[in-house]
Amino acid sequence: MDKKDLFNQFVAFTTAVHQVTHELTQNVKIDNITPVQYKILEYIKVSQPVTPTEISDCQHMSLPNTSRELRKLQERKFIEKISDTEDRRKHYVCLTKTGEKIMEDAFACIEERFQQLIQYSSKKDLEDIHNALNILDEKVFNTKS
Amino acid sequence: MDKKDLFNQFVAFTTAVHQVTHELTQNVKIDNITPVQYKILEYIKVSQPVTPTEISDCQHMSLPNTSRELRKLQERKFIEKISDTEDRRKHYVCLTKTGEKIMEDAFACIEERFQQLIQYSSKKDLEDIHNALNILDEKVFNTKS
DNA sequence: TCCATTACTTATCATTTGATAATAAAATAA
DNA sequence: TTATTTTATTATCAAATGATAAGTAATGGA
Repeated sequence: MDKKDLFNQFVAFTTAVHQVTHELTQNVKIDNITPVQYKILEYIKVSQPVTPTEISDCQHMSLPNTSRELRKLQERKFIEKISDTEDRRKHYVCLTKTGEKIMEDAFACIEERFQQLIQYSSKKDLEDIHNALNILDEKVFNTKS
Repeated sequence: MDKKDLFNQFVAFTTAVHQVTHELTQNVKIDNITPVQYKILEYIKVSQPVTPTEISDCQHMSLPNTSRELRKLQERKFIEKISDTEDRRKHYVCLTKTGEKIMEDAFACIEERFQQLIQYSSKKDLEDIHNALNILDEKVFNTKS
């Protein structure tokens, strides 16, 4: 296994992943929500409660810009902020009922397309996919260094 | 293998892929180039020659906006356009010597970080990664429907 | 107590990106 | 030939995003 070849394969693979991700998410259409705002909601959905600082770090955006987008999302009642009782500088961000609803719809929409993608896969195929995901996750993509 | 579980695993996996992709590319710093322009150059690099229409389709941007960014890249002598001798409406976009140079540097930088990522992988690990990439590519990400 | 640090916010400005209308030139179909 | 379609461009405007300065409030250490 030549490491150079593996790199080329890796590049082609990540390109394909980005392509498929785009296809799966492209028909998720939340009214008047920007891509950055959607990304933030998605992150909150899977990681809540989170602080603005955590969002800022994970989404690679400055804290002031994060704060601005969170304010917009809060104004639209998609999220709410609760201050920490221990450290009152900290705020915990959560989805509201409305926010949960739209994100569940969004995920349902994505899952539907995903299920289409694997609709003709055999039981063995699904096992193979599962194992392959595990291997890559463990050996390449989740090496918390 | 529950398909719902597989979806959840898939979501976590694609998130990790995006995260790692970001880490690998973040220190590629080409002077005064915007993210969109970099994406275009990357696409040209691996697919040249390409037409503006193809770039427009693959990068999910309108033809006018594609044209604008290509003009900027051409002004900076990173790309050049050659019109088709058969169909003179068509233009083929290629990297110039300068363009090739900066993209080779960019890829070298990414590859260096990738090699760090797998530096402690055994021969068997590399084989496993290679096989896993193949399986996912074949069974999930390259189902040209 | 005083000072430095942390978490977050507000405000502002520049740049990037997206959307759309209008145009031109070449190819193709009627 | 004329009309239609395709490919690409230019121009313009709006919106999204990024960068930075300044400020507030709470915390924690000296």
